[in-house]
Amino acid sequence: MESRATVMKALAHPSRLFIVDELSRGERCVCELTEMIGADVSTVSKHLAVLKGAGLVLDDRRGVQVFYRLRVPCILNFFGCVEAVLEETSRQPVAIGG
Amino acid sequence: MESRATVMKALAHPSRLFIVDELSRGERCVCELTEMIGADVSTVSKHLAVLKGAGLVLDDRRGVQVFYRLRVPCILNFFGCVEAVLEETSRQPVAIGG
DNA sequence: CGATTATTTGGCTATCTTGCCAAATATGAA
DNA sequence: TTCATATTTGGCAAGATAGCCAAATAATCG
Repeated sequence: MESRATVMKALAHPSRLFIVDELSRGERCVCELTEMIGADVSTVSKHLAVLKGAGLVLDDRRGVQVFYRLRVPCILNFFGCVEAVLEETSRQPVAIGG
Repeated sequence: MESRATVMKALAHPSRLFIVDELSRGERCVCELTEMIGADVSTVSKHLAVLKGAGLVLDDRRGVQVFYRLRVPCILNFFGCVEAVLEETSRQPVAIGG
């Protein structure tokens, strides 16, 4: 469970979830992601390092830029389920018994 | 992404992943989970509170015991994908470019 | 080489998380 | 009510995370 938690931990941050979602539409360089997220480049770079360390993304330097892309596409299925959880929650906010 | 991250965060801990996995086989009371995990009851109770707060589990008090069960089954699909990520990682430990 | 642009790394502080203990609450039985 | 069992809550110390800035590294162009 330790190593599994590492993977989940990598996804447990709004910016990193945003990155994964964005990469689902194709590879992006650090500068693009940085502009979209609106944080410091170093912050975004560290988020990407976390995702890379968890094995979720791959990087590819082309010239002066580094492009990131998803490594394992099935992560995208998470979003649907998470959405389902959120919908359930807004429908019946953690009722007792069911 | 904020609320999505909350759900992911709830899953970003070994004990909580263990709980989710265990609940996939049926409801369990706090005492059972506590014994399996081997931590203090209060610790396990707080983990369950995190899962409940994220809308992942439901609780049901029956007498002096509280039974927990999964609220949204699709979470179980996460395990397969996480496993795939880990396998990829052990096969090619974050190589450059692909 | 020196300048420029893109990215990563080091370091620091503020904030969040975890886990234990102790105390409080809940339920059922005597 | 009192006792016993199960669970939750409060509080605290240790450790992990996040974000920024500054500095280092990478690569390209003159």
